[in-house]
Amino acid sequence: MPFADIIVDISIEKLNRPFTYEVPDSLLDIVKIGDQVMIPFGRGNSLKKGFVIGLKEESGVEEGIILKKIDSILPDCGIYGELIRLSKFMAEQFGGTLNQALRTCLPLKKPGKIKEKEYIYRKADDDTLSLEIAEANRKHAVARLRLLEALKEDMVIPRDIIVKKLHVPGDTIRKLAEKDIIVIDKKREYREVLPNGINRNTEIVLNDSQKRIVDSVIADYKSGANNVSLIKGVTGSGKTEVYMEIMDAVIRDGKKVILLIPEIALTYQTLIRYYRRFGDRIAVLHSKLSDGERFDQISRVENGEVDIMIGPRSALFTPFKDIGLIVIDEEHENAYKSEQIPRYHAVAVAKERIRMSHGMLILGSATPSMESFYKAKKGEYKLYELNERFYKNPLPEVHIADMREELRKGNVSIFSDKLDELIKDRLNKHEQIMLFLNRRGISGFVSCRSCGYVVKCPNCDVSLTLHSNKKMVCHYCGYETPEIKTCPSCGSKYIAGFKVGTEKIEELIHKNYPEATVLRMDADTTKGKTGHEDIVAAFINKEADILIGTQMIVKGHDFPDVTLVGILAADMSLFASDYHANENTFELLTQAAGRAGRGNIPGEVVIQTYNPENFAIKTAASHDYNAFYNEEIMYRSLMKYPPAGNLLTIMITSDSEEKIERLAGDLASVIRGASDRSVTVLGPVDATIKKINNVYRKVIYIKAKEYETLVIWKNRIEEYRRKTEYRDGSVGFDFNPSESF
DNA sequence: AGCACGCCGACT
DNA sequence: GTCGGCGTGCTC
Repeated sequence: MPFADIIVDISIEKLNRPFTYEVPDSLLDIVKIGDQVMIPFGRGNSLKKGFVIGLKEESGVEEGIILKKIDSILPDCGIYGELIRLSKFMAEQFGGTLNQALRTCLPLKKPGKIKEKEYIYRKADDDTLSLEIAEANRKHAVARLRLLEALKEDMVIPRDIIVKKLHVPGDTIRKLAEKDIIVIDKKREYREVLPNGINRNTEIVLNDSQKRIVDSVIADYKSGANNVSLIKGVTGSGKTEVYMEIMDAVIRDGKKVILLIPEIALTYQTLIRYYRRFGDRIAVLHSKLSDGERFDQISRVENGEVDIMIGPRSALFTPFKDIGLIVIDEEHENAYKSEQIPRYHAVAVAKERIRMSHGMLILGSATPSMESFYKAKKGEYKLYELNERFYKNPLPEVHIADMREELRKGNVSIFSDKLDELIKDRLNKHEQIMLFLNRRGISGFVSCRSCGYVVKCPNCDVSLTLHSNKKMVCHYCGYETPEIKTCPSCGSKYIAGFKVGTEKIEELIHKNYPEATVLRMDADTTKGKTGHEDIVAAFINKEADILIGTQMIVKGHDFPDVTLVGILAADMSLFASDYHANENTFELLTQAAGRAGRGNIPGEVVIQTYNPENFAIKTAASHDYNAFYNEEIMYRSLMKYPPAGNLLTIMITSDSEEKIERLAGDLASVIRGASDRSVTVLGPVDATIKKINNVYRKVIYIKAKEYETLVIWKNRIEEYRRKTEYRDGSVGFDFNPSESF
């Protein structure tokens, strides 16, 4: 391969494209993709660092451009080479350009300011110091005396302590340095983002089922298995302790660990647990870090000061050289799917990273995703279960409140009689209450308040979405029908889009239970760096009786004194118009229910629904994951939805309505014309949001049994686009989307 | 980001 | 005339 594509200094936006270089004879068959090389660059031909991102037989550049030669290969660029290979994998598997993938994997490290702190080191020996002290005494040099006395105690003192606390002028410090009594030295200081002053506690006692998992996974690790394990453990069963024990073994083997946690659960509480066990050998990434803090966390990794990186999905790209283990906690969370190009799923990327570094992957969840459980059942993953809560406290008792019945009884409020009764009871007993408003999928599905009927697409078995043009549309197949005014099932006129906000609920609580104190957690009240944590802390401190909130209150927080959880609109997520609706609902209800009664007092849960017979709701109420899975997998298999099949969404965007009709229509017929029986092509149809910022959006779906078939199709479409007028039409891909478009 | 080219003002 | 200001644009 005599030619190489090389990317120069990635952090510069305009240079974020490959340049072709000639490989000199001396380096032929030596340069590899991912190698770091020196190349002559620019008019001055100054030597610059670059990364080889591809090798090719033909140069492929236009006539007249004279190619330069690679100067040399830099030794062991190790980790960044690995991340470049990972970028290639991501662009290939999830769509988008290599540059977009590189930008994801090698987050442009803005050369952040290196923060330094000055320290005063004592240089003189004890005798000299005593002489100096005596002299300072004689001269009544009080500031100098304070400093010297302090140095008798400590060999090293930070300069700011000396200046601020001991009130020693800079002058005095300088003079002592000149006399060789002290040395002033600068030391790199990392911005503090981890808990501080936490007691270390490495003693963990595992129960038998935990021990069994730990032993088995460690045995796999020792045998170099390079496999995936799925730990299905009910809330409170002690998955974290299992992770920690395995992580510890991997670290003691000299390897590194990445722990992924959904951003929303990445709280101080969580970090403290890991800090107790592993001390400052951990680093953290999350979206609320400043650029400087982020820079320091990555620097610590590069300097080998870290064994464990904890963070959201982007922590997958931590520049560790020798990853032994990746743990993905709450593996079912949608947050693990990126909504930006490349639209990667963390689990797929983690698998590739452990394949490259011969590590292993652990997925953990109380409610595993259909995808993971399916693979575990097929034997692709090793399955472990923790079915008992660690402290053997019972699962909460769940009541289903049929809101159709409430309406019939004349209760038009949003609280069922059962919930009302239990709220009063808990307020009397001074126990805490959480009210969870399920707002997921609030895209205007149409439901009947009288009988619970929901308008669905006759072809696709997803609910129709009410568009502003008064039509109900299926955006899987494009079926549409005028908005209805009466329920086709029971004739009631109480049929409409369902909408309630958290503020509204807070208002109703104040009205119905004037004595109750309320905290509300939603996008409005959690603005700012600590907004979220502040509310959590306040509720834990029992500053309020009731916490109202959306998704964020049921994910990853322990509120030990909550004995009642009310789920106000369990149906909301049920009719989001995509095939994950049941899965998301089951998972949310199970999570929410798991918040009740984790302390010594058993909890109760009220699920309010218009669809009490829905299996996702029923199985969540009976804590029966397997029953849910068995029913849901039948539906997925029937409809060839993931995990039984794979789905590729092709999104076409254009600024002209006339043009998008033509582009999308043509593309769909080209795909249909070239397709065979291995794929099903649906569409084109308008996206859920037909127009964003005056850009029109249409989607085409391709279903296939194998993921790789869809990758081939993605490449074909890319190819077609390059060769034709589609160059100016914009086409994007999403594999097994977590949301509908 | 560098570095060169380029097209205007004040200087030996 | 030309030295140098930094505005613009390109880098295989």
